[in-house]
Amino acid sequence: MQLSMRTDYALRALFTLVEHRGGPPIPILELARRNDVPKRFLEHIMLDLKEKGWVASTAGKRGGYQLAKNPEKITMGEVVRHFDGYLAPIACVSVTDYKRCTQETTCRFRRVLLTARNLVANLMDRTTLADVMKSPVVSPDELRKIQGIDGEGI
Amino acid sequence: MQLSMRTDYALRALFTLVEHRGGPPIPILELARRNDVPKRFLEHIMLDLKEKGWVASTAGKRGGYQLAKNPEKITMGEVVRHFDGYLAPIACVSVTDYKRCTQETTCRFRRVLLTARNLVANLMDRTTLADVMKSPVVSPDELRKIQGIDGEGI
DNA sequence: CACAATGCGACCCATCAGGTAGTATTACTG
DNA sequence: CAGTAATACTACCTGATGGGTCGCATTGTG
Repeated sequence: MQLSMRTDYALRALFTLVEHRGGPPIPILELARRNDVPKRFLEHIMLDLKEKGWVASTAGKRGGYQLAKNPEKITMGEVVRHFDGYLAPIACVSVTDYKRCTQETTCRFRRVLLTARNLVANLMDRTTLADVMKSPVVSPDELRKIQGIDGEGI
Repeated sequence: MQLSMRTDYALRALFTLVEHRGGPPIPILELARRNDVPKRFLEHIMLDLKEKGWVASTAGKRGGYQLAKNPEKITMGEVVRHFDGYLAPIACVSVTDYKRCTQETTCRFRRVLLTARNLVANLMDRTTLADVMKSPVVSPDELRKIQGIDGEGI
């Protein structure tokens, strides 16, 4: 489930729009600057988000982008799937974009990958943009703690 | 955590070796045929596995590959990390191969990605090749069931 | 009309996964 | 000791894809 830059950038922009919901349209240039995304590249991504109905654009002076859908109605899973295809670690255990594999009848590790897929999918499909918006930012040393835990015993 | 083909192939070969542990060496050709992997490509992968100390090779006639380490001492996490770098969906929440991101102080969705990383990492780091070997193969309609569940409510 | 924004197709470029080839080396076997 | 079946190793090829840029058309506002 490695996120592509596209997905990363899309999420950055989306959350900026979620944050400024109700306000005036935000131009791409602003979105790009704020989120450290190449403007030209972001154009394509925004277009994509628009087609999906997640954002709306207004052209011309004072134009820009706005969120077009209730952030409680957009899940992380949907966004990631739209850009990256699926959440599963391998296509043969994907539910939404399943692809058959020749080894299925004998493959041993397919089960653990399926489990991984389920863990991630359940999380991502339950989590809406609104949920994410409410959750606190990861603190600088939070990772260090995990590093410690992971090191021992697990 | 999209698995690369390399990792997939490596796992296929590894589990064949786990299965035939204690027996005579299995030549690459055999490993390739059995697991539907291009032989020439598998060579590279086996070499890599050997460097890692997971398998041992014997050259010459009647040669081939054997598992070189107790399958209870090799985790899925190790294997995947070796080939794909990290288990996290994004480098800024990777524990083993962390890379800084400019947006960390403000990024909203970093937390949910960290959660996903933890779910997957905990699973993969606890699961050894021996564990996987013991688990039953995924049945044909198991996925369909999940499809049903995922469709409703989640 | 000028200006400020998006829309959009075309294109570029580096990287990498996947795969191929050739030759050297090793070791068993008759 | 020759033959042969295997790995060892280095180098290379190729197509897809991801990331990113460009130019120009279009739309809307003051």
